[in-house]
Amino acid sequence: MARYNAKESEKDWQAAWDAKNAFVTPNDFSRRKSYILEMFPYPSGRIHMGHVRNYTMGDVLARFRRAQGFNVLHPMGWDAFGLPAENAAREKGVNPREWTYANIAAMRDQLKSMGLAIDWSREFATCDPSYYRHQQKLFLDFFRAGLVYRAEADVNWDPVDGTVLANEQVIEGRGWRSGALVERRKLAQWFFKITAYSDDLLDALDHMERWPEKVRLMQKNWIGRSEGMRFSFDLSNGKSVEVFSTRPDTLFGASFVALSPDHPLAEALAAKDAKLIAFVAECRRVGTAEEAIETAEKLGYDTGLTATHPFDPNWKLPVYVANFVLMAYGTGAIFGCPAHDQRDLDFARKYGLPVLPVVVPEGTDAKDFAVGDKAYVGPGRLANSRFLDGMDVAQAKADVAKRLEAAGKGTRTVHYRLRDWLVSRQRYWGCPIPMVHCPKCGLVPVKESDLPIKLPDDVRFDVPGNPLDHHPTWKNVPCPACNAPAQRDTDTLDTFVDSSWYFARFCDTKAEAPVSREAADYWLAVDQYIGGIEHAILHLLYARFFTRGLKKLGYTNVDEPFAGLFTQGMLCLTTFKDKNGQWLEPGEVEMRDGGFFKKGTNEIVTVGPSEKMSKSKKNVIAPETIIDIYGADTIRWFMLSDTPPERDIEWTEDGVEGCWRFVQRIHRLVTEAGALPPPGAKPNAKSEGADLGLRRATHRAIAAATDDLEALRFNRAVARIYELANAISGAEAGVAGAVRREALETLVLLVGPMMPHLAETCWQLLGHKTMVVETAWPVADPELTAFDTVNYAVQVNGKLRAVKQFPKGADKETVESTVLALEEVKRALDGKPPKRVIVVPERIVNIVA
RNA sequence: GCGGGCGUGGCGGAACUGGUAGACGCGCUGGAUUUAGGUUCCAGUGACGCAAGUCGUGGGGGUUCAAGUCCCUCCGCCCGCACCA
Repeated sequence: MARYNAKESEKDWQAAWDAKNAFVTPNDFSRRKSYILEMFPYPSGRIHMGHVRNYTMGDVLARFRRAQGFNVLHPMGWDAFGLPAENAAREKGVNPREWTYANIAAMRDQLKSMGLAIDWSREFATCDPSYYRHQQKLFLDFFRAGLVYRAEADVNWDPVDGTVLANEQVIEGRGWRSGALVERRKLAQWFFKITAYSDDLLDALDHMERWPEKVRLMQKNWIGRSEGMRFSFDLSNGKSVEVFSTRPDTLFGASFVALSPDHPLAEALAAKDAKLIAFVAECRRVGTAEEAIETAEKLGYDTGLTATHPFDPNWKLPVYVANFVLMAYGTGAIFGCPAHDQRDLDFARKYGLPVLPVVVPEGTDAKDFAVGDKAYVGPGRLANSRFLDGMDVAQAKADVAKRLEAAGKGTRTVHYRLRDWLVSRQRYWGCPIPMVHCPKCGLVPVKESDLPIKLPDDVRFDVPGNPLDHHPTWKNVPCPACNAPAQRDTDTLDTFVDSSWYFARFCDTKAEAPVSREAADYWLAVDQYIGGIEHAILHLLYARFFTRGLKKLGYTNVDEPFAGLFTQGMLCLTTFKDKNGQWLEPGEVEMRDGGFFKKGTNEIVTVGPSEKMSKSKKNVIAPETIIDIYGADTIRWFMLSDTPPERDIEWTEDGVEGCWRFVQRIHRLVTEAGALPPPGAKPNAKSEGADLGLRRATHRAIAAATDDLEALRFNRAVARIYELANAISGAEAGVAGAVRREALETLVLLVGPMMPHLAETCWQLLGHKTMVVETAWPVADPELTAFDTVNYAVQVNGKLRAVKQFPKGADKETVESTVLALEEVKRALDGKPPKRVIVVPERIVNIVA
């Protein structure tokens, strides 16, 4: 029999599915639904292995749910705005639009070659005016609802990408894309009011059981809620300064007040103090070299001012400007309590300030408690604190709060680390912001009837800066309110806005409104979302915010966009370097005589560690070359096998070969099955012997593989399928044809979501006229998955001595006496009587000697 | 520094609420088929030992009839955040 020709077969089945519109999802709102979504790709031009892994996992789930009878939504689109298109325009002179759509066309073909069960009729790109038109409408809706505002603020400026960035997009002080050190600038920009939902975004995390704990924690830390107090110190110059503290209980341990170098008061003082100007400049210089922060010494400048203790008019504290106080957090000013805060302690030791413990551990006398070079941050009782003495930390906090509030000096507040989402980008290839700046009327929203505000085509990239701003005419428009000459906002929206609601648009891509309420009510939330961990905060937090905004505006009825989230691991591959330390592609390296050489030469190659596939390290394998050689099913199977889906997976040639052999093996099992009864033949309900054995193996495989797929344990489902294949090849020749047919059909159907083309071919070879994609998922017969005999492990003193089979439900006495009579047990007991015999039903017997 | 995760054969990894450690795959060894290579098939494959058996889930200690799994402690690796008051 001929081998399975994956290449031909796969193309044929893809055409056959298309011809039947097999994956076009009807908006039939009466059926039970399942919305499976993978993070949509940026159209860079080629798919990479990460895409293959991501989309394979989603596809398996989509096909599995479909077979189970769900109405499945499994769409695909393109996150198509962004800088690479603009950079390509600058570098190669191409038009960003043409470049993007050409990339989309190429990638669509590549995705289709994977045989994905996607409803392509719902495809869209975020750069389609028919998409961003709705986004502009939503922007205006959000604006009217108070969720969008414009403000001047210190912003993160990426000098390489030439635009501002949101806080989430600054990683270790550098732009997330460019890697350039971010500068601070004061600019008027647009913000989404994500902080309006700080508490809600935080609290909901506790109920999102189907999200990875890790992602929830990262978001929790990012939102960074802390409860404390704001209160004021009166200063010797007649002014006052407000501080924020989570530890007002330690107020009697205070030994200084410190201001951020960026604090307005510090700036005011600096105006009259040359040394302070120099100090502030020094702080800012260190501040930009982010690596230095970790080791940065605590530095302070004594302003000469004093602050009066809120509870003692005679107690004066020195006021410093200190480099470790951040303007961006709290009020930009603190009181320092060295005994109970490490930073304050470091600072106090350096400048010789008092260190007075005011919280001592339970059971310790305050006289015996001293703080060395480690601040005490644990629980305890208040001491050296006048009216607070003897209270625990919580009581003291409450008491201080009550007194400060009563005195009108402070208030309890909750502070968040999360700040509003800055969405203005000084770039061309993004969604234009539908706002007009009128000299008379100020900020005026564009009329909805004028949407979409389209990007102009005739833009120049040969001059630096924002092409929309440079455009000779585009920005000049009459004011929508007064008709006087005015100017459009020339910024575009952060591309993360585009991806913050695309899942809602997929519910009905033809809807006149941005989101069809009826379709959204049916399809949302996404049942299973799959993508990379790199979006743990950025995209996933923005989408959660946006969904709340959509709900507020009445577009949807859900708070959370993604009921289940799965973050897949990355792909890794060995790295190679030549003698000059330059990275080499795997194709440039050959192995011979047990060593690695540059192909065709005797130059020895250095083998590096396996690392995440990346272009810069040249350790990438192009999916299309693998699909070309082995077919899509092989690469799909590889992505699912062995490694749990959340972990990083090592790409190996041997692994792929093994998968390819299994493809052939399944095909062979079917073609060489011999004479089988026709489709529909049922095995004898009272099978026994070898027939029963194979039937049990079949039904156990169904039960186990189904459970594993439900839990996204693809690697285990794969193992179950191998076991079934082994059981089929190992079955005796005499096994009844109907039993063999049942086993083979089951194998094909279980394989179906994972290797869909192979499954269709085999299904046809088994005599079916229908397709696997229209066949229901097999159901395990509980009678056949249960065991009628049980193997007891027999231990003596916890050591395995024998395994003995008993009928299911054998009574303890029988088990015990039979086991004690076993030769192995007698030998191990060596004539001594057992002290105790533990029988765990259906599992184990342990004899204690 | 803080928070989280992980540590099991040569490798990727199984092991449900403590109950036969190593399923399944890769690799490797031997044999059969083949002109040969590949494919395919059969057998084997944690370590030591001829065997009986002993030892084995990062190290040490503990709980238990029984520990990869629970507790304490130490070590190592990975990820996230990072002067957050």
